[in-house]
Amino acid sequence: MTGSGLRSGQLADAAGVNLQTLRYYERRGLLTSPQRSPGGHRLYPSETVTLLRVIKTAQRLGFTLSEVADLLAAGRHQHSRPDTGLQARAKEKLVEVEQKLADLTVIRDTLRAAISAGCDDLVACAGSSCCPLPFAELAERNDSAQIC
Amino acid sequence: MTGSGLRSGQLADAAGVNLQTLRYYERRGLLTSPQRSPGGHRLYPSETVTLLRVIKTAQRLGFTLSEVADLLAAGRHQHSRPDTGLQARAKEKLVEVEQKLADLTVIRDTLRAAISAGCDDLVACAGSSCCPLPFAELAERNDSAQIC
DNA sequence: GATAAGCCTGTACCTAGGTACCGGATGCAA
DNA sequence: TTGCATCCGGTACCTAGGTACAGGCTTATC
Repeated sequence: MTGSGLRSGQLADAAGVNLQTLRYYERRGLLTSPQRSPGGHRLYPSETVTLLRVIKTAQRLGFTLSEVADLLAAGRHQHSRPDTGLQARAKEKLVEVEQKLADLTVIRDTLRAAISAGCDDLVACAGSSCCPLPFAELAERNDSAQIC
Repeated sequence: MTGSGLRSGQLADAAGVNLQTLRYYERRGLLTSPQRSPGGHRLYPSETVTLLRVIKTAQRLGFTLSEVADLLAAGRHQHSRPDTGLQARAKEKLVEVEQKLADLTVIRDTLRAAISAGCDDLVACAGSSCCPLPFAELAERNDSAQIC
């Protein structure tokens, strides 16, 4: 009988993740500890494949693993305080993403300006006053100016 | 006379960076080893303040420290093969930034769709077929789908 | 029952860009 | 010359998200 669950290697293959990643997610609280065989090997229910796809999707949407863990926990025990659900988190994340888009747009425009101005040496540019590169400041909001 | 150069703490203050960061940049090849006092303390020329501002600017434009180091090196010994100058690098970086903008735009639109569809539980959404979240795939170009 | 494949835990390592701490040496002013 | 601020090198630590390896056990197949 092979109906008793997926072994970790099978799950990893099915979900397209590394075997070590499964144990890492378990440590991080994204996967609950699964049943074990008499000898101690993990046996996952087959829904775990879906769960892993959910995790990867949320990651691609910009959620960190901690945030994904929270979202999954919020879904599991349906306290569902309205400020912890997916709706609220997605709205917050949308604001972050829009901010990053704005930052990157400034960066894109600056790069374009440097290219059309013909800048070819950073140090020389910093010395001349006709260079479009913003050596003084560039979008120093709060301190979240990292591009990535 | 205080005209003999900046001590590391003075430079760090003037440029707004951590003292440790200076030594880190030296290790990374962004700053050349400065002169030393008889006792071994670093003495920086005052242009180094400008250089640090150049580095920070390039970073904000999305260049990694390795790339900044290359750009500075390319500027220093003017081999200036046309494929290593700022022009060429800026064009490459522009392509990267534009790609990131495209990715983030897809992500933003997906988040908006999830919000207006009223999604409130990731696992439930993955089960229903009417959810706009892309559990199957999302912009899996090459593998550069990380948001950040 | 032997043997290979798979899985176990624990720990170390990776990238990127720093930051922090330690014990000891220097620099500078009173 | 004493005393304190500063700086030195070396090493460890941090976030984020994993990946790799070692040494030993389990499971499955012949």
